[in-house]
Amino acid sequence: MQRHLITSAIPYINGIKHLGNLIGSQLPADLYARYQRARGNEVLFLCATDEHGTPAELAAAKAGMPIFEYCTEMHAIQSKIAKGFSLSFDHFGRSSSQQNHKLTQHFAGRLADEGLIREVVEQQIYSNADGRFLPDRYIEGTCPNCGYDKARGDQCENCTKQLDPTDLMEPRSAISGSKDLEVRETKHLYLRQSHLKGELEKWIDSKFDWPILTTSIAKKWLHDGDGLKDRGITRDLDWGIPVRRGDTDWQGMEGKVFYVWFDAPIEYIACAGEWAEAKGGEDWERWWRTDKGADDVSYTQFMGKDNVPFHTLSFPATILGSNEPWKLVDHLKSFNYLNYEGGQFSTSQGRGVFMDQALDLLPADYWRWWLLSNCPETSDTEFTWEFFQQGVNKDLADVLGNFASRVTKFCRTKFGETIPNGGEFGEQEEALILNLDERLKNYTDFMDAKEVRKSAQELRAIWVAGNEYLQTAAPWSTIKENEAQAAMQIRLGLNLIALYAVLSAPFIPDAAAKLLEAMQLSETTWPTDARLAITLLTGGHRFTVPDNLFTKVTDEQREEWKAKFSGTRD
RNA sequence: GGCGCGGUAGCUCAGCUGGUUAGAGCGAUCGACUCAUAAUCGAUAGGUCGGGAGUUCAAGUCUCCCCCACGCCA
Repeated sequence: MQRHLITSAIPYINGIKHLGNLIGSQLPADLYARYQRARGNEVLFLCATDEHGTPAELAAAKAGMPIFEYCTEMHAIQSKIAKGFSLSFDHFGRSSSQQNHKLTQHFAGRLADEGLIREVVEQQIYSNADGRFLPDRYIEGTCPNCGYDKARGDQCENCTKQLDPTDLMEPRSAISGSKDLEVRETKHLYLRQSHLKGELEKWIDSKFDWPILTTSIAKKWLHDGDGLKDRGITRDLDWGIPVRRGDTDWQGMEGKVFYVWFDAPIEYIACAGEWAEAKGGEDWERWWRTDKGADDVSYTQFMGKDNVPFHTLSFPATILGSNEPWKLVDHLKSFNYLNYEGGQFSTSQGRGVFMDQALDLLPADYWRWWLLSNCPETSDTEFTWEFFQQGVNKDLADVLGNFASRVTKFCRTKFGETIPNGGEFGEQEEALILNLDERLKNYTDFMDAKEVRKSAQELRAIWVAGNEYLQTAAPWSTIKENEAQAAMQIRLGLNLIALYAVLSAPFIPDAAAKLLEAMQLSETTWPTDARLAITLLTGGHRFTVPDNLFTKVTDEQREEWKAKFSGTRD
């Protein structure tokens, strides 16, 4: 039995994510986790909320809530929505957990012991009115280049010029609007990633089976300019993991916290600890420590392309630098962006469809199928309501749903709700078996390779094969002259429904469960032999006719939704 | 401006280490069937594989230049 550790990029806490975020990591990760479980492998599938940093603080302030309370509430909301999409996390953790505090401080201590931390004194803008240091992007002022009066300290959105906060004319705090700002000296810790460049490069070069997107982004950062830059891993904030060197205080770093991008990936590990605590009695180190049983674990990370640098360089630098036997990622699957009706999805601008809204419109399986079968695997792809309607109606309602419907209803009418006996396989059935055997192999190969779109294509082809068979076998004709043959044909059709339920479960788990229930099957195994799979249910087995599996998206709905989501979310 | 990823049938995309008449799904057209959610199945559709040059017996598939879209960074 194989062991698979699977993590999805952890979503930021300050709000509900949109469909682009969903397909960029959580959904494909769930597909893979469900598939590996179905194959009988041992799986630990982890995700969490990324809770630290200034945006969370500001969102909490806007909501008028204490930060921890705010995060707790948002975590509960995201958790509920994840369940709504049938995301099968073994644990949905929080980067603010005690486990992550401890581990993050541990890693920082180890890195310091290895001589990979240096202290840097730098100049930062301090706002007296806000009583805090301000990150560059939270300083606003007039752009010295174009005169735009809402330029940010890192960049002017109007003329796109890159700025330094001190370049701004009449700078003010973006939080309070106060102009009572001053430049102060402050000390920070830098991770000397540059020392690990060779080791990182060697490691990345050994990953010939990663997507081009992944390695090209990693290499770009490795060789950009003077090469991999050292990175500040601390911030002057209240909300975060206090800077400590393992179990001890860090001289001169009092009141500072680790940078969110330092502690967030460590949460992948900490989350396993949270899982063990929640489960009770589980040993999480056998998933993460190669000296404690994780040697045979295959670790796959899923993420959008914007996260690739942190997962190929920053986080591995933390792990390699610690000089401890932590598991490094084996497979890193990255995704491009999903666009929305000709533009981008945008959390900050509220553009597109958000996860909670999507579930208000249709059950999760519709979204899962369309998003996965059209996922931005090799390039950006586009969500439009027309594409969506066309895709789910054709694939789910017409090809799969209608198949289940025509087979079960025909049988009920002619033979009753019991699988009929009689008849033997002939040429058509043998041809179908050959076809299915080949497609089964393709499907599992694609799933193993995490080829999402191709897997979906192959699965759909398997659904089509059923309709194709039925059309040529035509039990509605054969029954007029040879009832036994018709019985055999429809028995085969009913078996196909059961087969489809098992194969489709990773993509559309809820519909698959309904099909299994209708076929009155409680236990399933992954099919590897088509002949066995389509002779599983024998004469005399009871079944029920399921309600229509998928109702179609009507033109009226499409137009209504298109109009409803044309603006922005408040 | 630098870098990255792409530019293949109306649309969305497959085409690995170069090799028979360039493929799939959707849409469209025509036909078949009537069990089924007016669903299904079959056939057809002729796209100078962004443009140009080169390497080769042979190039969407390699090299160079250019154009276009998108993204990242400065």
